[in-house]
Amino acid sequence: MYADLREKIRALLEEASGVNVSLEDVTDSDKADYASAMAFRLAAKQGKSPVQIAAGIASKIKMPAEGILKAEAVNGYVNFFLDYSSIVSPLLVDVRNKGDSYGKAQSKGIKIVLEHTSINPSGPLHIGRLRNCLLGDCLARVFRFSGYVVETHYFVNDVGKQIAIIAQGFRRGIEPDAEALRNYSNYGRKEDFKIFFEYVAANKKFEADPAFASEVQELIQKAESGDAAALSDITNVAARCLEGQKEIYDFLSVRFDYFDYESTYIRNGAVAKVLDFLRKSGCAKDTDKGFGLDLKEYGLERRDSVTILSRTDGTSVYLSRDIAYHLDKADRGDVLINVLGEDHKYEFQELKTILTKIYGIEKPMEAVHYSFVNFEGVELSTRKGQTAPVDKLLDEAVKKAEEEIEERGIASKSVAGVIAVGAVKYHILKASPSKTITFRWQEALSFEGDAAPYIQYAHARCCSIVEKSGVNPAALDVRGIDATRLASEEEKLILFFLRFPNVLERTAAERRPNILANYVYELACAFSKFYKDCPVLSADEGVKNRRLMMVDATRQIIANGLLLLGIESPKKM
RNA sequence: GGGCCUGUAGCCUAGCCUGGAUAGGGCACCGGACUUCUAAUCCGGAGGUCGCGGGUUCGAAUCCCGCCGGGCCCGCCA
Repeated sequence: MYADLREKIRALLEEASGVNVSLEDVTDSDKADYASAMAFRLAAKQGKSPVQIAAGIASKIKMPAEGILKAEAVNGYVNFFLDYSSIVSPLLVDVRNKGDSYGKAQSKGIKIVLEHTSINPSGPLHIGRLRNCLLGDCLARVFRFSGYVVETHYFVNDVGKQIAIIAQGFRRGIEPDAEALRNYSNYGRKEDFKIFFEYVAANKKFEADPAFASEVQELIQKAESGDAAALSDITNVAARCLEGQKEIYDFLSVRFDYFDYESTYIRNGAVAKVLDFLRKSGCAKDTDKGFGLDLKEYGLERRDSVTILSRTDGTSVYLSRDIAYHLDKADRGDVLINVLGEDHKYEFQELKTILTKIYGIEKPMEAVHYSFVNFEGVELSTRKGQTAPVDKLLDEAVKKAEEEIEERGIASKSVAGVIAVGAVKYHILKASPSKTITFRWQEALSFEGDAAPYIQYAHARCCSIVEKSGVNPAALDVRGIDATRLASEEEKLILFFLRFPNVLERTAAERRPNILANYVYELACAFSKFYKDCPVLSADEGVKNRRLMMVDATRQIIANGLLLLGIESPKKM
């Protein structure tokens, strides 16, 4: 079989060398299809040169083996060359049969509770937090494909101080901020923007007017002590804002299985229970800063205070509600994963410590952290009514996509959204999560080179070739394909097909969508070169059939890969 | 003061976990390829002290230590 070729090579190396060989010793190579540098490691131990050792190993490998044509020693490496003629047919048939499921792993019987996005309901989704949303959505897709059961959760902070400030602003009839209103007049109909305009105004008042500030504090106190009207004034602000935000999630095709509300944990007494438990357990105590706990013994030390759970007026802070929330989530699955900005690393450590050390929860809890998104040259300030709404980014992207489509006259304008969303998503996801992104409009809206439209374009070309052939690849008899003498561009494509499952494994294991993004781009590059050098429709029947199936496999794998990134693949563009 | 992340051509970036064969790409720049499956493409050129210094190693972008630059955190915000 063609599957597990690396494992086969590993076994061959082990047999020939008589020492243990790990899968990591078998790597991709630009000098061969696969290669091993194991001889270098043995050299010191055996007191011989790597060149000698590699030659010795290569000579003992019985060739050809199933799927492998030859092994040869070069400069201390053992290089392997695949027997493409034996691999091509079964591989292409497998990709064809599995279709949308090519690369999908078997069920692992593990349920992941994945929380992501969870932005404050105080304004439109910001481009910086879009990174959270896209990472979370992609990971959910990849985890599901990797055999996990995944439940996505979104925690709505509908009782926080910021929301209370907005609510009190409405109560007092404060006018929305004029500058914010002017900046985003196009979006004035959206509830999340309306809330943002009010937030800017109310926040200024909050900072400048102590009387207003104490009204906000009172409102929170009332809400938490069971005043239903006060609580619903606050949660209504959040609910309205969320409605506006949901339009963007829909446009991005980001779905959440559950929206969970902080107010739920106030109303059902779960937060009070948390505070009560931590008080009785003796871990937490009252200080002049508020009621909190000292996590020094776990290596978590605040600068000059303890970790606060509730304010001196008795109202809860976010952490207490988050503890209640995570206790709830822990009952729902086997592994808890949160996508969080790097600015939340410390708080997550505190949360995790409380849950695992004090509550004794044994389920794995982890955070996928990502770095900030900077904006070139732009001063963003809530005070000045400025933000960086994803709405605007997507509108610009759609506009540009429509212009490109019109110029080409091939696709209908209805695919502009797919191209625009793809470009934006890919631009964010291709960066390694730990790296800071500097956002530049020009780059985010680039449709050339290392960008989603390039990949989508390769996919559209695949579709076009298949369509023009008049052949249904699904009905093509593989006995009619010529599996001999593949062009080097074809061999490269085959290698990419083989690697896809392994790429998904790594993406899931490392929680890094950029690994997958990179692969799909490289596959599209390999296809573009194939497209240039390997005619399909004008080739002899046997070669034509083979290439047709390769084109169809490329189409399928690009589509699968892009979909896992949350990006659709248009048939024409 | 303490902790975490990061530094690869003018700009952006892969590779770093698990050390190996001339450090892959993209943008921009210069030159070339559309009567031939979509030129959102392809080919060629130019562009690099892999932040700096030490160490480990037969071999370091990759591992270790130190330094320098950038970001983030240590809040009765979330």
